[in-house]
Amino acid sequence: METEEKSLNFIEQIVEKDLQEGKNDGRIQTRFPPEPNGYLHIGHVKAICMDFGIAEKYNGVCNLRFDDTNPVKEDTEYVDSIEHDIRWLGFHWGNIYYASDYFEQLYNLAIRFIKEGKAYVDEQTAEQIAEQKGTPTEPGTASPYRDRPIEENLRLFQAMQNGEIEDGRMVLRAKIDMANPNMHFRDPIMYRIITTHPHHRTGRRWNVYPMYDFAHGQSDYFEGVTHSICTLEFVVHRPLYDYFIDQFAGENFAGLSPYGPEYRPHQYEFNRLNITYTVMSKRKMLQLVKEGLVAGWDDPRMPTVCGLRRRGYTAQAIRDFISKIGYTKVEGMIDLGLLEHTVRENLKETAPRVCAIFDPVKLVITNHTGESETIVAENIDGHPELGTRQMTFSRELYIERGDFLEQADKNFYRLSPNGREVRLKSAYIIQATGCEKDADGRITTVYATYDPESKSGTEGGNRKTKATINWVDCSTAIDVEARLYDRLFKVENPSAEEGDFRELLNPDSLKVVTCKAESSLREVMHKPQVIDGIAQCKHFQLLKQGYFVVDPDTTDEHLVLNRTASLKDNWQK
RNA sequence: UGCUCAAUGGUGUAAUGGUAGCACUACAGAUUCUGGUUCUGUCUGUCUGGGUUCGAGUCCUGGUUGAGCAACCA
Repeated sequence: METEEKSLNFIEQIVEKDLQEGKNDGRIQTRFPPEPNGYLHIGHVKAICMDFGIAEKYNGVCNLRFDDTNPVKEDTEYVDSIEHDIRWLGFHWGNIYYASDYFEQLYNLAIRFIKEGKAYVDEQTAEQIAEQKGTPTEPGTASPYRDRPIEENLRLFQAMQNGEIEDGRMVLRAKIDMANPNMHFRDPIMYRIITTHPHHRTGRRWNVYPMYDFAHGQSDYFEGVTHSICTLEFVVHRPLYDYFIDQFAGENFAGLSPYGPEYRPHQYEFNRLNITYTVMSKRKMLQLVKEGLVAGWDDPRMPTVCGLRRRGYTAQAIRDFISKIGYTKVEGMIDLGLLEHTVRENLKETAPRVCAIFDPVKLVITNHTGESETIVAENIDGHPELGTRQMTFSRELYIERGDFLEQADKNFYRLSPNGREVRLKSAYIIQATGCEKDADGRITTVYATYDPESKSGTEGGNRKTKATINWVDCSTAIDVEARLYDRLFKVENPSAEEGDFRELLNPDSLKVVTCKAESSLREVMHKPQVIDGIAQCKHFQLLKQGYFVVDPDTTDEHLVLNRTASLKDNWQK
């Protein structure tokens, strides 16, 4: 297979240049560093595809590292789901690391900073510290504790770790520059005291925890990361990332990494993913879940990996989508339509076609004997290698109410008592002869005659009809619950809107209907196949309706399908 | 009124000083046992002023617009 010619994104260009220049001995190492405080969403997938993709493409390694420096928010529940989602997406990490693996090294490093006069213990309140920070346009002012003697800093920091100091009473701050135009250089906090929550891995071992800025770059360095790739909001952190590493890397303290004095990790930033009609903020997602506005993290309307999976998105479709949108430094907004297009493109190759009637009306074939017949239909037309299924054909069928019009105009070429021939999918050609209505004028039964010589696949069935309609046999049809999903929000960019984002939710984002489906669907009403610990989703196309996936709520008696995406509809009424 | 980053059709993304291309969307037509798919075609773009150059989307410079930055979050 020829691979499609694709230009390199700007990160790949940097990597190739580094490789050519022999940086880091030609070693490529990345990491995916989630905080285990929530479920992965499609924005994370963009980062995952970058981090794992670079390593794969350039014979490097990508490690999974949990950035677990804040026990208040983190939990093993999230660790497990993150690992599962990454495997489901089809990526493989080298090692699993935790920032908490480095708490000892980080603590010693902090002590080194104190001894070198580069850090001090501040006893002010959070409010005081914030106030002294200044604003982007005004320089900050120094803390009264900034010039505390080294010995005192040392003693207090140890007291913090020993549990002798109350939470919030003291922090360890880097002594850098209170007037720096980059706010992150105004004596950033390195350590804070957290005793209220045990850490999900280290338990009560630590009473002080490093902040992101004092943990992330160092962790990269300890592991030997060469390209530390993250999103654009960390651009302003990069000088601090470099500053902290500068303090100990190189000749003097090379022992902290397994690599030589030349080794340096570098941070690069790309644009994060935004998609129309959704939110990508973990905070907002958590709120939707907590307040029951969606059914959970895996609600099929959520942009989480588990939500998309339950919605019927395949890992391949999600990865294709990410590959289509690319990586730049421009913050934009991706059309939700592109995601839907990608999943249709993916599913159309493999999803077996099945008939289901959503708004059924009875069709009686008046010249049919009533003796039922088994029809064999291909799962995907023109692809016999993808299997066949059996349908029952008989005198009484359900068809879609919208497929019959008593008085049709010239644009309507489905069933109408106007002499026009219409094909029943995979079966016979029929002509409508009339209909029956109830007192309200609502059609209750459509009558038609069929041509017994016109069966699909036979010579008599070769003649053209303008329309083909779907049907299921009344006596063997099964009831199926179909959950029809639509965009979660009714506005394109909920985050740009003033006020409460919850008021922007689309009230029609979920409709539940019962439809009549052909009996072959009964086969999927059992537990899904599990491969490598990952349950396999079963995808279908309900003809003319869209792509659907079997929902885990399905039982032996009750089949539930989620609509992944509708089919495109170019027929405007 | 600080620092940082960015600006190419409606959207996303290429072009790395040499013909502005691709995908999605939209619209037309052809094909079709899904009004789906497929195929073909059409519309629409380099934020702006100046400069360098034989030649600028690309380099320099001024402006404009947008985004990020003032958590004991990551």
